[in-house]
Amino acid sequence: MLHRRILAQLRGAAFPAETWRTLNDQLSTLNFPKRVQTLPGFRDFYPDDCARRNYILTKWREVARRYGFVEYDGPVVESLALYEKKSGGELVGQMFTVGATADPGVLKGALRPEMTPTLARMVAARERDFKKPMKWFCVPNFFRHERQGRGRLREFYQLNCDIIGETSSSADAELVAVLIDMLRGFGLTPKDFVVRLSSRTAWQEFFAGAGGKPEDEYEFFQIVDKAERAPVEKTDEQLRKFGLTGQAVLDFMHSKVPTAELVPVIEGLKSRGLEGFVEIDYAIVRGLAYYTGVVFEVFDRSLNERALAGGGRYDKLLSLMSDGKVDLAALGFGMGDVVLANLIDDTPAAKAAMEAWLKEQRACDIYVVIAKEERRPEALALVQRLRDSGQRVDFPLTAAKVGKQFQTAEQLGATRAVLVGDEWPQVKIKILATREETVVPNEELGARLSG
RNA sequence: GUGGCCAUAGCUCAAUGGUAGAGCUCCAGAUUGUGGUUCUGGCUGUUGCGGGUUCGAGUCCCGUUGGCCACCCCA
Repeated sequence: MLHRRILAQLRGAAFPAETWRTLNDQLSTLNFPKRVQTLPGFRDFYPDDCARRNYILTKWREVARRYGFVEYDGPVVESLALYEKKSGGELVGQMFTVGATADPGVLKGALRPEMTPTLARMVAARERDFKKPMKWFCVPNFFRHERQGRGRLREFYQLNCDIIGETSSSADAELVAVLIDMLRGFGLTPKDFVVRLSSRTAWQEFFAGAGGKPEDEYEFFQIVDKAERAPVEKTDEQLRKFGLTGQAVLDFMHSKVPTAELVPVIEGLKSRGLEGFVEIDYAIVRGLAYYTGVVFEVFDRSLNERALAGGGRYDKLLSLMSDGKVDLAALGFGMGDVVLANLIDDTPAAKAAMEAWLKEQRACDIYVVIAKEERRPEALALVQRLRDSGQRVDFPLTAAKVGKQFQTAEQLGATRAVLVGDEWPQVKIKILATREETVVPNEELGARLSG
């Protein structure tokens, strides 16, 4: 800033070019604060942004607790090996690695790109301490070195809800129910989003029924995952070696008949009155290898956004990741803050609900106006008393005109002002919305304002 | 990773190749104890960065960084 100002002032002066260059060089060697922006895909949270973020995180926690989920968390930096164990290959290239500058040759850490490995480790270590089923959630920030775009950043928050140690499909229904209520909590309706329910088991049976071998399953799933967008001929080509046609896959994909595995899940949602939020859609396969049963993704109805959330059952993963130490059935989902925030912004009712919540978060309830500067000590004592009683209170740090002080009170969102001045030991309480004033002894203030 | 569009004051945006502007915000006033309106005044720019063409570049050309959109990917 200073650099800019100096240059701007000097700009008009008629220096010879030589002098100008010297000056510029000297200025640039001084350590003026340069304008440094956030790295691509990272965000600053100014108070308004932070309030919006907290709205989402607070709601997530609120609804999760309503469903009996308990919050856990782990370290932001984990051993790189922990993540290599699960996925390996390309995903490792999309991680932010971390190492001490004093020991630059050894890069062993990574900023967490997901929660499942941490969760698996924690569960494996102390599984016996927790009654099953475990219903755990967390709201971590994740880091992924991908190209950013709408709905995707390099640091984001993601709600993770998992149920561990329950094989019954009632757990699947419970998980989908909390997912639905999570979005309902933001004022979103069946008009705004849909949970597309599918089943890995169904595709496994489809594949096996056509004579496919279990070891080819993953490749088959990858083809199915792309089949909806790819031309039928290409899918035909890819499926030929399995003796399947693209059309057969598409036919099954678009059949809306729930399999035996999905029927009880739908029933569980019906009993809760939530069936209007789900659709059977076998186009959902999920790219990951580890899903084993029910899988689902959530989309906005307008299809403007990428998926809001996704998850499913992964009964074998914990065993895999703990080298067989724990063998617990599990299921879970993740929901990111970026896409959700976009959808809230684009949905008037949801946006209004957020605005109402934000208004409650105002910085100040009561503004103490110091009308006579000589009364500042008394005003400070009063401010302290009100703050001790739990009120959000602010006041002018330096002398200011009364009109100015009321304007500030207004801008801070205060609902009431307390004027300290000539009337002392009485003070005036003013309801800012109605401009109604009452004079009360200052000792009675606490009682008068607590309502 | 590929292709297209874009980058000017804190914000939103102007400026036929010829002296960089407006609105909003912010700050200060309108005779000294009452707020949203109004009026007046003030601050604010290495036109993202680096090179090139030109007498002269915010404007044209090349590079680079960043952003948006569509593919790719998406734990």
